[in-house]
Amino acid sequence: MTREDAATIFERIATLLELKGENPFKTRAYRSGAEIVESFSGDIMKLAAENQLAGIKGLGEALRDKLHEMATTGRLEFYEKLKAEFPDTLFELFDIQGLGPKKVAALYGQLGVGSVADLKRVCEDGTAAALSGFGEKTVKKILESIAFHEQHASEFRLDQVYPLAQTMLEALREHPNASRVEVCGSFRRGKETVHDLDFLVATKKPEEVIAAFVKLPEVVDVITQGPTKASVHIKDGIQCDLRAVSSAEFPFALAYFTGSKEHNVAIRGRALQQGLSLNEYGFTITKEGVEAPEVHDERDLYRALGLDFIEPELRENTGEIDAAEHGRLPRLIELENLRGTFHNHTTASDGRATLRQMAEAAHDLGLQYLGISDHSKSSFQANGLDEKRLLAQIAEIRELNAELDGLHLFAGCEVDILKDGSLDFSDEILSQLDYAVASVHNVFNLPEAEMTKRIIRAIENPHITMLGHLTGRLLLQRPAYAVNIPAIIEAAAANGTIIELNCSGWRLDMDWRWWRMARDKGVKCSINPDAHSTEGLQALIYGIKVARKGWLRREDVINCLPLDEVKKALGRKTGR
DNA sequence: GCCGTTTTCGGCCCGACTGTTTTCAGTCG
Repeated sequence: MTREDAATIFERIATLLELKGENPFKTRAYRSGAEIVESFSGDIMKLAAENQLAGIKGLGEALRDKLHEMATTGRLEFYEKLKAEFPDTLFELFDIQGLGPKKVAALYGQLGVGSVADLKRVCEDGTAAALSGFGEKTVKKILESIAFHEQHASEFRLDQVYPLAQTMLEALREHPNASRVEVCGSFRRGKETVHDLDFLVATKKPEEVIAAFVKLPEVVDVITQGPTKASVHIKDGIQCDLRAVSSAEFPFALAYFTGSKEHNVAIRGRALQQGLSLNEYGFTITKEGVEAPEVHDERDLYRALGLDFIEPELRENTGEIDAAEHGRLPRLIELENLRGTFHNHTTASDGRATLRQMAEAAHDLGLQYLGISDHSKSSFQANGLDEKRLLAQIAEIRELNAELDGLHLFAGCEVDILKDGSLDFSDEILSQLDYAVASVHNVFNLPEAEMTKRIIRAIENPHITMLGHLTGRLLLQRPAYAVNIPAIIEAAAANGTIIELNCSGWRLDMDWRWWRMARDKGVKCSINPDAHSTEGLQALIYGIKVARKGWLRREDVINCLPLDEVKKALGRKTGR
């Protein structure tokens, strides 16, 4: 059993105990136990198996014993019994906005609702509205949330599939009969969510590669397996397809299956004008006197159509073909261009790693600087810092900087934008920081005009260096709040306020569809992982994908600047 | 269930908002 499995079990125990109305502090103990297990530095399952867990704060005797049982037997009797009292599908209900343990308990206990399908039925036939504590509005909200989930059924966040895709890609590339392998589709285009993973392989022996593919350790079940194509499910029900083609077909198939559909349609139209018909296998001549171009890779394919190479992230038919024709494609940012990053949390608020651990992790990643920005006091749930604790942290950062070699820490904060657009800290406090990120963390349901005004007020504050996660969306979970994005971009441009590209896999906010506009207005971007642990820094990969998709170049992103220049950039607005 | 003792229980996470109530429970950040 892996630590992730054990953490999930603790988390689920907490949920089930909550449902049963157990002491809330007991459920909290399980929930915090899950966090500890997940973020422990060291092989916690090995220590658990050897009964070596004593002394870890938050893991008392009961949780240690349960971890020992899981580590040695691979299961937990206590959990199995608890779980058997409820249907497996009950956990789905907690994904619905507005449903917590009490409401789920009422639905299950009084109406036998054990799944989202049941929930939909009792909301539609009026029985749910009759329950005490439920009414017309609650039912309406639940149905809206169900519709949102249905709309995104079988979609997955980029960060959910990315590590799996990389592992499977590497495994396929090692196959002796696979000469070229890529993941195509929306994954390759860097979309924030994907439906499935489309692998493509160039091979002379397709059946052998396909046989190896369906036997990869990630594969849970095989849907179809033929001579040139196979489909499988991996964990969480993610579907993966593999198509095998010849080396000659590979560039055509790669372009075809990368899409987007709109991009392909435009490209095929362009080919036709030149007397060439294009499909996933190659060019066919449709006009006399035209010669078939020689194509070994995608670059050749675009060249044959009189175009510069179009990076996969740009293939959305939003102007990239015209730009490629006129040599006006941007040189896109790359991961290697990043020198540092801002917006990261520590144990001072709701992070799981200490200041020093975060600094060391950033240094290990090859970064030259790291911005710390813990929550402010209004984010009570996140253990937000008050003025006193913030000032203490600033001092701690200054001290640590004197000691650190090769990494510079910037003292910042993620200050809450309050309902009226005022900030959680005074200007006097904010002026003592190296930078400040301003974010909305509550009152999401303001009308668009009011929300826009609220955020613009924060943007106009001279001490606010950058704006955090602009729309508050949680991908596949919670829609963005109402906000006028062009107006925000205008205000950011007018005030010299940076906009964050929050690269947490849950957010990827501001969305890629707006970055080109922001860039053209002169707004700078900061690619920020919003890391709550040392591993959280890895999210920078997703930020780079989205930045590229937003047509951003290294010169548009402040954290590509070397240390002395980024210091100037942070101080530009205030003269810090 | 954990912690820290004034060693064997009592305290542990606040505040806004919503929708349901008719004074507040439940959810969320």
